[in-house]
Amino acid sequence: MDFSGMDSQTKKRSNNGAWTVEEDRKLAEAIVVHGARRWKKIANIAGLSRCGKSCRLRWLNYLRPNIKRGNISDQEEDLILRLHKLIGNRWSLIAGRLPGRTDNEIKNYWNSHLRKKIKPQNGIRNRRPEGLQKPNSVARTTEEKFDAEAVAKDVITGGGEGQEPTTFFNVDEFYDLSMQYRSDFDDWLNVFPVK
DNA sequence: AATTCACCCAACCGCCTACAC
DNA sequence: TGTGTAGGCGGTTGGGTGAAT
Repeated sequence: MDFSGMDSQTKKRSNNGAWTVEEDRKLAEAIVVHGARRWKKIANIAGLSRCGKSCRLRWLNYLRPNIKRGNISDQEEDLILRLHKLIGNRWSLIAGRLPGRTDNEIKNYWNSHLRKKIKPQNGIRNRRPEGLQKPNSVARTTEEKFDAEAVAKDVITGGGEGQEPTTFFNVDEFYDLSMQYRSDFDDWLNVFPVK
């Protein structure tokens, strides 16, 4: 088997498939004691034959408290659509504005429900300027902010070269996750009106 | 009843950056 | 300062399930 293209953790891991109730219990207990960090250590402590990445994903997408289960509401769907129009496939950012929802859930919902509803508009969605790296949520770079700003301008102006945006979009405010509007989607959305 | 198809979603994969040493 | 590892992200895969034929 050729593992040359895999990262270090993937090489060591076997594919374990679905998590069992017992694995979930062990993981949750380890996290309660040691916290939701140092995932490799957590995996070892819990006695799981899973890599740290897999433990993290399981915790964030399934075991974590306050996860909202059930159907996406119309309000949530509207928010997803608006945010996606603004920033594209930035699922973790979008999830950050949907309390209780995970990036994976939103991504799946988009791919299975919303993508078919949306017609591509001039190919401007999801694009990333040449040479710009894939985003990382930990450290949002200046370039990344400008990227989001460019996309937002496209959305607002229709993508025309040299056009001034008709609606002001403050990227710094957008990335401010202080959650001051988190409890009220409409209030928060009104901060970033989209034409 | 058996088979095929489509959809959903949990889990995996690979890339990237941050960070520890 | 350089290198290896850990963590985070978006993209993709594949198993389960229900509908259609």
